[in-house]
Amino acid sequence: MTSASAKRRSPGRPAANDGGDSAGQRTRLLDAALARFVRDGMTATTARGIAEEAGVTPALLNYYFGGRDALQQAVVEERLMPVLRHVGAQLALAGDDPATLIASFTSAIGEAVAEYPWLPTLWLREVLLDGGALREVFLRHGADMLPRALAQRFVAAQKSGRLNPELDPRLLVVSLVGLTLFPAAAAPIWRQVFAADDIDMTSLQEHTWRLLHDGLRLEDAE
Amino acid sequence: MTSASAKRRSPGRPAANDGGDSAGQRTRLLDAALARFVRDGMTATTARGIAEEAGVTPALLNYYFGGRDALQQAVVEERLMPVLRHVGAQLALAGDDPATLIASFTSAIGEAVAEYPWLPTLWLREVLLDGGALREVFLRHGADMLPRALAQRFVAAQKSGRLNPELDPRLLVVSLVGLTLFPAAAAPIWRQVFAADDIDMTSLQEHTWRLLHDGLRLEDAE
DNA sequence: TGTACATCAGTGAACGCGCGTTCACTGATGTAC
DNA sequence: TGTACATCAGTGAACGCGCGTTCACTGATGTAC
Repeated sequence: MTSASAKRRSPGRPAANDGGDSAGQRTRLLDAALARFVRDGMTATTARGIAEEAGVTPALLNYYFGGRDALQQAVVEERLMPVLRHVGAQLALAGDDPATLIASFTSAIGEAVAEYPWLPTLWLREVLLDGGALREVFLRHGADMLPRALAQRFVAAQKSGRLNPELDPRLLVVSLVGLTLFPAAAAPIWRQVFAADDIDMTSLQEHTWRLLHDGLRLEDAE
Repeated sequence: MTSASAKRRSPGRPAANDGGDSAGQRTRLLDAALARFVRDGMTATTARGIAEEAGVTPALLNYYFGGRDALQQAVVEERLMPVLRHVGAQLALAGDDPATLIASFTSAIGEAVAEYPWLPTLWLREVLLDGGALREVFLRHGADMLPRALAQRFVAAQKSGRLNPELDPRLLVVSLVGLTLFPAAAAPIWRQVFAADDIDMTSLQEHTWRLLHDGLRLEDAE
């Protein structure tokens, strides 16, 4: 009976002093939904599962949000979008120098992942992968702020000779995402495959920076 | 009535000359399941949806495979694993030279993706992402053949001075996947974001090779 | 070459189950007098 | 300071629906004589 989820609520309106969950059931439901979305994918997550995760009746989900779809929308608006806007704002602050810009991007992603560990998985599954539930949302409210803004500044950097002109600036954005968000999302499996408990996110960032900066340094470079 | 899926089968055993689908309903079900798995994810795909995709009664799925789970297993065994084994074999054939090895890897992935466009999406969603349905299968039957084999040869290449010794060989495998499979899986969205119909998979491969080989070539390189 | 029959390749209707949602209700809380 | 009552924060049982699976069946095919 010590567990918070094990206590069965008595019928009727709960007493005001109900164990300090004054943060509200709405917040609890949002967090529970996010957790399940990350674990099982948005399409595969059931309303009853979210309610169970939150330790709450499925009816409460409809009481606060009106339905499963509306809850999903609220998670996007109140959990995902703020993080995107924050990363976009950090990027906008970075200078025009490509070295600073790329460092800003990787560290902004790194900080976001450290604070919101659910970000890379949700991002890959629901935005980037075919059939993702958030693709439309991103195309409307994130594409200008992040990938297109980055690519444009790479173009400028190439014009002023500060960035390898042989690289496609658009594909460079894709490469950067593949070297930052993707490894973060896949961390559990590569840690397991390589028994790599010694590698933390900082050494991952350093590795990535060295690879980007120096390349592979193959012996027989032409 | 020209569409193959629109014709309604008459009851009883079908005539032998039934429109050239002698390839068999089993194969048709495997293909339909794979298509839905890629589109919606394995967990979110219903048996009835697979049957609909195949233009067949849901009961047939149980007739041939015994159940939805067994069909899923058959898709993995008869569709996914052969591709993995093929890529693994190509990699085993490549020499020890890291330039050749990495070129073999990227071209093996490129060819596999060209022949089996469903590969990157299925791979990312079901193997690499947290909660993927195929993670266990891969850890048992693919991890030695592919990522661990690659990492070991990078270690050897670094010992003989043919590869940048500052790169973590295990993370280099992760980086390579992030630069090949990930961009392939995300192709639909970055094509749309950048209106990049001009970029085909060949130019993607060239971009990636240049990035790996030369790095970013920033002006203020130390 | 006929014919009887076992087998084979499915179908269609029905099953129990978990899903998302609704609705009448409960009992604590806030407010008016 | 009491008291009556509206409101608020939920609950529990029930709804129709789509799910995966089962099972009796159908009619073409293959085989034995």
